Amino acid sequence: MAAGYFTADSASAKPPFCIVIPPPNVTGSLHMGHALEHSLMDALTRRRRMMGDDVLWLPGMDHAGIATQNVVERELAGEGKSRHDLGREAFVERVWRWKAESGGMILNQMRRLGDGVDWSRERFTMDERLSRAVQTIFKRLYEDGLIYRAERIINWCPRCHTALSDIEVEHSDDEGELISIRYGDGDSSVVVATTRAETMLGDTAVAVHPDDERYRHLIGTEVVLPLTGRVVPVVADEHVDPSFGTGAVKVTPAHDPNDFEIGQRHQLPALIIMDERGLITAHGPFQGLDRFEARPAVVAALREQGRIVAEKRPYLHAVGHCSRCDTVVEPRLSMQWFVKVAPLAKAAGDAVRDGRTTIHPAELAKRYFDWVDNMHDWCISRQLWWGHRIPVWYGPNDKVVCVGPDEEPPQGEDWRQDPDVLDTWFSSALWPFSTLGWPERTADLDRFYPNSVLVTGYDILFFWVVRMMMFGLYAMDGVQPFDHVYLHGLIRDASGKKMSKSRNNVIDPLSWLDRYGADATRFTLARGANPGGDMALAEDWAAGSRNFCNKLWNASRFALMNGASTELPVPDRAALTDADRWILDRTDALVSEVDDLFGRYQFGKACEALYHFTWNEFCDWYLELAKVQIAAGEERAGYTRAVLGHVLDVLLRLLHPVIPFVTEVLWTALTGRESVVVADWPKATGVGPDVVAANRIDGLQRLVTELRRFRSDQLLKPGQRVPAQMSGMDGAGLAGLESAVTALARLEPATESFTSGASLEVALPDGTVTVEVDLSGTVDVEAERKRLSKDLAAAQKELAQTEAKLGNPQFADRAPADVVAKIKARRELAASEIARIEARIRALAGT
RNA sequence: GGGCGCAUAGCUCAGCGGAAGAGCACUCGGUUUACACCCGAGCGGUCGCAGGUUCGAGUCCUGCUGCGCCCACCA
Repeated sequence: MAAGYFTADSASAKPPFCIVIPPPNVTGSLHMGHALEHSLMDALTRRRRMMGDDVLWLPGMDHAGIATQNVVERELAGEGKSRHDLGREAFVERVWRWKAESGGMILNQMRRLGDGVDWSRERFTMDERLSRAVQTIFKRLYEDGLIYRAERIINWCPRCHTALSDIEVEHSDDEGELISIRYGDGDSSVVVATTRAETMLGDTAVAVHPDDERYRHLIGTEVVLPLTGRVVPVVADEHVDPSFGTGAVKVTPAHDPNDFEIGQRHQLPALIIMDERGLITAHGPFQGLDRFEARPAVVAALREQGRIVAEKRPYLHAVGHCSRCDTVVEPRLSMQWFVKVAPLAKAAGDAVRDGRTTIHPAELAKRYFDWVDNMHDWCISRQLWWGHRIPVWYGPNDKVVCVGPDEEPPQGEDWRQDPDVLDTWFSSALWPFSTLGWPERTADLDRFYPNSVLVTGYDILFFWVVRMMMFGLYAMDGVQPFDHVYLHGLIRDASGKKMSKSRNNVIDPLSWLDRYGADATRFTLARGANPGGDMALAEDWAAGSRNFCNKLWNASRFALMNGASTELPVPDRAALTDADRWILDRTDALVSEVDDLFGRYQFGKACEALYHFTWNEFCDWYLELAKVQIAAGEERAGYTRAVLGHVLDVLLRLLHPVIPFVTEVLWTALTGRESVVVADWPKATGVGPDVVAANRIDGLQRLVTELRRFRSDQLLKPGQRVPAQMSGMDGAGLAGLESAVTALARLEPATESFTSGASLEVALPDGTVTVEVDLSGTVDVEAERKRLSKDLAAAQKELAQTEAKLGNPQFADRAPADVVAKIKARRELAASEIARIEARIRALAGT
């Protein structure tokens, strides 16, 4: 394959088509999800290229903040060092070195998969130009008041030592203990319930609902906390649910988001009792204990004082975990940077609502709306070293200066840059335009924004898609980042379980590439893809696809061996046989169907149609019929070669997006042209099907199948030729097809010494064909009788059903005419079938 | 706790108002010169349960049961 087919041309006059790759982590290697996603993107881009578009499929990678930092820190730990031993600058240097040496394995794996991406435009989120995009949009958002710094309760990972956004927290139902503690004494005491007893060290109030009669008398009073002896007020707050627990809540503003808000409303102090590692800092006996050691210690101390009123164990409740390291997340009061999402999310919702961006499948748009309508502000600062450093400098009085890329950072000893970096998703959100050169107005940006389609899994609809929508619309003055969003499903194992290392059910796509090849792997994945639907993958599927590619290979080889060619003109239809006309019409219908299905992202159905046509129509019937035609003289053979060449040419082009390698080899061999990559996508001729030919081939198929069934029932050897005489072919509309039937049913023309051993009648829609065969007394009467009685029962059932339906006066009144006609035809066929079978049974009885 | 989805052949799924389908698996038979990674013939389903709408319901409505998934600051 010559180079350059996959390089986009920003000066091209062709219509642009652009997909940016969802950037895999630089730490990642190819898993089945990638293989699926890439197969689909490649299919889309290859088809559009064949349709005449100037296609850009842009590859790249994500710097993957926490993930990458973790990998390198682990490496350092192996050397007995921490990142602090190196210092920030040296550590970042080390990460870059790691990337150069071990990062980006996935890029080579993409090459093995055969991705037709434009390598000349490969990007990395930490590229200098993409970093400029990050700084530019940060500055713009800040100046528009959409980025702010505030002290808030955020999700904190005590192991990674960084803030996390909501989506980096995964909830699971964990076992805990709900304990009820008595605060205060006597009439003024109150019982609160908690799962995190240690936080009571930071309590600064008790809250009750204002309308709760039980506690009305306590509102405004004070209560003495056990252990610390601190005195805190009892406040009334609407947020408290009187029906939960005791109806009274301990309030820890520094360590619980709800409590923080209650604290704000009542001007309560926020007492921080834990450090960034999760160790207790409050003075006293618990100081220095880890939060999970402090919890039982606090409970024990309370019990000793007789403060524990009740314990409920186990108590299942949702607990947040760090999505990177699974450590239990700690709500923590700290100063962080936030994006004010409400206005951005509103625009993101509107773009989908008014159809500028279409989500496939449409049902998932509902989830998208749910999400954008309920988004919290986005915490974007991370206490890491690997990532885009926040472009903010603090002056002598901590006066904030925001510096965009156009300005030099302020010099002087009194200025220091914010030490934090941005959430990885911040730069990912810019991907659809930062990769094209934004903020500069490059030719690529003009041409390929908005991107045509985004292909990604529905699991990151919220993580990534929403954010790209928000930032794309914001940065590009209201123009959406993509016209279409195609969401594929998740890959599961054969029993429908999620693939995961811990379950040990992961199928490595690389092993499939080795054993079945890229074509089979890709066809398997494309074949299983329906919009939004998950896919259960099993080894058998890959083997089936491999078999299919092999079938295609053999069929093509056979056609070529027999002189199939695209050089020969396909003759006028008048010169063609019914089989030729039929296969040409079927090919035409296939073109329409497959084109339509691809256009609607119905990859699975498109592959199914291609598979069925190739195997069950082209190979099973047309190739067999073509053998007869090629043996029928030079003229017929020439015409047949032309038809074979044409059908195969179209078929290979249709298959190319999902089976790129094999089709390339076969198509160039067939046509002698340079590459199927730049061949034209087939167009349907629009000529309606030849109904007569279609009916004849359908009749032929029924007749041949019936004869084969007869042979099978009679236990005839498949290779054994049986002398036979046919009559009624014209009446059944099968004029001129005797030789085809003879060949396909392995009959042979009767000789002069022909003696009929058995008579077989086959009812077809237009008449009945009778076949007299000479079995020289080998007919298995019992087998035939058995078969006849089975057929008779089926026909009688059919007759009864159709008559019942037709006998219903309401049916005749209300059903459409074509339905009635169809049912009548079925009734006639069933009736004639019954007559035929009964006659045959009588004949058998006579022998 | 809120939302969404799925229950059709042994398995994975398609069909979404007018004769129950495909692939794989299974059974039987095969040296048929493109292909045993193959060929031919078969077996296999009261379409989760209960109601309802309709001349007609896997297909539309309601309820139930069983599974998924997403979201979630009831301590």
